[in-house]
Order: sequence, then C-alpha cells, then structure tokens
Amino acid sequence: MTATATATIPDKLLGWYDAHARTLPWRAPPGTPPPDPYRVWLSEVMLQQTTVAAVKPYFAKFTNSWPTVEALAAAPEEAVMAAWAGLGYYSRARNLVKAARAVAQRGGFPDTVEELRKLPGLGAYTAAAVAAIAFGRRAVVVDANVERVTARLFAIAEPLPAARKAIRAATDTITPDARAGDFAQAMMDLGATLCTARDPKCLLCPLSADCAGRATGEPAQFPVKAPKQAKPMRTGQCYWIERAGAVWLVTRPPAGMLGGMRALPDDGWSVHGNGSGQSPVTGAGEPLGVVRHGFTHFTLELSVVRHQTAAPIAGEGTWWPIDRIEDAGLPTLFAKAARLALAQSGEA
DNA sequence: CATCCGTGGGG
DNA sequence: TCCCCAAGGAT
Repeated sequence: MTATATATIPDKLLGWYDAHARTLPWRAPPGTPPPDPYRVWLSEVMLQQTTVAAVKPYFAKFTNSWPTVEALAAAPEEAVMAAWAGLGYYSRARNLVKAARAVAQRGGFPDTVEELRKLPGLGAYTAAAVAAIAFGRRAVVVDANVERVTARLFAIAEPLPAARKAIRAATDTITPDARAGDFAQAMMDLGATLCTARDPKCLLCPLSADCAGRATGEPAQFPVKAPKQAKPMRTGQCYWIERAGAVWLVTRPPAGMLGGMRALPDDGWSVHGNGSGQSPVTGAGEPLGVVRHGFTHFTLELSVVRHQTAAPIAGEGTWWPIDRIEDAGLPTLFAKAARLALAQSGEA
C-alpha cells in the first residue's frame, strides 16, 4: 500500500495546499514562518463576510497608512472610519480601533484563542484564525468555507444554523496539531476555489475519495440551509443642502445603520420603517431622483432632494467642500446619492 | 437562537 | 432584475 493511499485527510489537504495555495498580500507561503500578527488580524477582520477582491485595495490602503498596530492605535477614529468607507459593516471599523488601542496598551497581540476572543470584533472564527495562522496554535477554524467543505465531507444533512455544532465537532476531528494555520487556510482555499457553493469541482478535489457528500451524487446539496425571508422595501429621503460650493454633512450616531459614518442628512428611514419626509430645512426642495440600494435585510429607495439655502441648519454638521466630496468617506448609499446630485448640477 | 449590520460580483 | 453569496460579530 502506498503512502498516498493511506494518507489522512489533513495530509492530503496540506499536500494540495503546498502546491495550490493562493498568493495573497496578507499571507505567508505554505510552510514558511507566519506573517505579522497585525496583518493577519487586519485581513481577517476585513474578510468577515467580505470577498477577497473587495478587501485587497483596503488592505493595501490600511497597511500603507498604518503599518503597525501602534500606528493604527494612534490614528483618529474618524480617519479610520473614512478609510473604511465602502467596505461595509462599519462596526468592524469602530471595533478595529478599540482593539488596536487595547493591543498597543498591552504591548502586543495575545497569542491564545481565549485572550484574542476578548478583543472587540474578534469572535470564535477570527480568534481561532489569528491564533492558528499568526501563532501556530492548534485551533478549530470554522468559517463559511469550512462549514461547506466539512458539511460535504461528512454529508451532514442537518440544516444550518442548527448543524453548526456538528460541523464544528467534525472539523475538530480532522484538524491536525501541526500546521493548523496552513490547514485552516487550505480548507478555506478549497472552499473558495473547488468546493464552491454552486458547481463543486470534485474531479480536481484532493479529498474526493474521502467525501461522503460526493458519494451521495449531489454534493452541492450540502450544507442544507433554512429558507430565507423576503426582503421588505423601505422608502426615505436624503437632502443635498448647498451653500457657496459646500454641502451639509452630518455624522451618524455611533450605533445602528452606517453607524459613525459621515452622511447626508436624511428623514429617519433607518430608524423607522419609512422615512418621515421631513427635511431639516424649511421650504420646498428640488427632487433630483431616486437611489436604490440593497441592505442585508431590506431594500431602500432613497429620494434625493436638493435645497439651496442661506438659513442655518438644525442639528450638528459641517459644510463640506463639494469639490472634495470624494474625501468625505461616505458609505456607498450616500456616495450614490452624492453622485446623483453632482450629475444633476452638472446638467444645470 | 434570532435579528441586525454593507457591499459588490456572479449566475 | 433578482437572488445568492462572501475569511462573522454583537446583542
């Protein structure tokens, strides 16, 4: 019997990873010393529910502006929020600053899952990933890729999210003591490139002979998921208030939707079901059009209304130069609204 | 355990 | 156009 025939699942997977690992800016090649924990942590937080392609330019921008966790800890939160604009899930950016300051305060990153887990923004997944990838700890790393790979490998038929316990236990049984970081990344690479959600490429998979899901003939049925609810529609207004080449911007409350981000003033659509239609300025505005934007749990149709006024504006805010609007760090919804307003004034 | 929290790309 | 999905976490 050959070594290949008796190789274990982790051995086969690590062998595949040695030959096929993706090259990524935050990653060390297989078998080489681990990368800077700061870069591992930063990339893992950015990658939460976010694609590799979307993360790459942000990772470059952040490591360029703030090369170390100490540099990030010293940065104004406002600058970090603005740099994060467009990446989504903005509580990540707020927690990023908090965690960086805690790490700088204690003189470096903790190197165990238990201690990492205490940092804001690090849950079970991220704490395990950093411990394994940056510190070589044996940790059970389960993200959406691993969930899918493991559910197929063991043909786990229980639907998510209830199946998470069984999936974690099964992943634990195949996680090796050595090279746990490479193993975790190998599972994620396998899920991202071969064991994909639709149309898994079993013919190229190093684990196909071991895969109970493939043996069923329909590996793509795993993991089984509960049906999803339809997204409701909400409507609202936002206001492009101009005065002398500047536009009125506000900073949103720290918690809630787009929390802590700079924004155009609006009529409260994110708090109530629909917006009130109530402008912060008196007088009739000029309707510029509608921006449609999909959030996780509802779709928004946001009407953009222009006001030109010399009157003071109620509430806190700042007059932002319109020719520097790109630097305001607006989240995508308001960047779209601003684009609409600018296109309209270009025609005027 | 359920809900909230963004965004862009692919089928 | 619409739906699904992606290196989840906090409450």
